[in-house]
Amino acid sequence: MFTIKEASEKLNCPAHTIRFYDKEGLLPNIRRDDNGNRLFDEKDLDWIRLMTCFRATGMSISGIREIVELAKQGEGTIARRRAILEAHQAEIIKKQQVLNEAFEAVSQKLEVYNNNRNPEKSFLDYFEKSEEPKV
Amino acid sequence: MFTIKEASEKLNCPAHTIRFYDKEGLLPNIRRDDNGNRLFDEKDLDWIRLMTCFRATGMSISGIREIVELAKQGEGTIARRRAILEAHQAEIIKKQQVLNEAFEAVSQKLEVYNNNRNPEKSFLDYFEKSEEPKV
DNA sequence: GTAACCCTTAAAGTTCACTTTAAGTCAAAT
DNA sequence: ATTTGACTTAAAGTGAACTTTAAGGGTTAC
Repeated sequence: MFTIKEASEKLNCPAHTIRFYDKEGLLPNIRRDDNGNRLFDEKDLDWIRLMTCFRATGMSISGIREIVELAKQGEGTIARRRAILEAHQAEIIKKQQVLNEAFEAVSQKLEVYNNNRNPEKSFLDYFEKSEEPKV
Repeated sequence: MFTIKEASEKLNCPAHTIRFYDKEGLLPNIRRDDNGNRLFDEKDLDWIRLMTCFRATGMSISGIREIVELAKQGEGTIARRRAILEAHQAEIIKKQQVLNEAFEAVSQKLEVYNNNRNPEKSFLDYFEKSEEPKV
C-alpha cells in the first residue's frame, strides 16, 4: 500500500491532481488509514493509469465519472460501459486522422522550405510578399 | 474577395473566432473595404486553414503568433520558422504515439468485456468487486 | 518539545481559447 | 424614414482542468 506521495511518484502525477480526481468522484475505491490518509494499491494505480490514458486522448472528467458511476451500479451496466469504450475508440481514430492530415500538411510546408518547391501554394509566399500591396 | 460571413461559411469557423484570431495578431495581411470591414481572399483562407490545422494538433495561439511575427520580419527568419515547424512535427509524432498506446489500451479493455479474457488484469475486476472488502 | 514534513479539506486562483455581450456604424429593403 | 441585418470594437463572461492557497492535524527526528 502506498501513500499519496508514493502514488504520485509512481504515476508521475501531482498529488494535488490525484486528490482532485478523488474529489471529482473518479476514485471510488480508495481506502484510508487510521488518520484518514489515502492508501493506494497496484489496482488503484492501474485504474489511474487507464484514466490518464483516457484523459490524454480527450475523454473529459465527467465522461470518466460516467464510467465510474455505471461501474458502481454493478455488472448490469457492462453493455453501456462497453458502448462508451467503443465510442471513445472511435474518437481516438478520428484524432489519429486529424494528426495524420496535420502531419502531411506540415511535411508539405517543410518541403517548400527545404526545396522551394511549389511556392505559389505555400504560406511562405503568403507572408514573404506582405510588403507589396496585395491585389 | 469574401466578407467575414462568407469566410466563416467557407472555413466552417465562427466569424467571432476569426475576429479573435485577427485581434491576437494571427492574420496580419487582412485587408479592409471602405467601411473598415474585413476582406478575405483564397490565400487568407488557406492560411487560416493551415492555422486551424496547427491548432487542432496542439499549437498554441502564442506559438502561431511567433510564426507570424517571424514571417513579418522577412526571409531572414526562414531557418527559425523551419525549426518551429520541425519541432511541431515532432510534437505531432508524440501525439500519434499517445493515441496509438491509448487505442491499444482501450482495445484490450474491450477484449475483456467481449471475451472475459485475462480478467485479473482488467479494470472491470477493479470495479465489479467493489462491494466486497478489498484486502 | 518543537521543528520538519507528511497528510487533510475547502475554496480561491490560473490559464487557455474561445464566446458572449454591449454599444455602435453602415447599406439595403420596405 | 425606419427597420433589418451585417459589420465594427472593447470588454466581460464561460468552461475545463487543474493549481495554489489557507488553515490545520498527526508522526518522526533531534
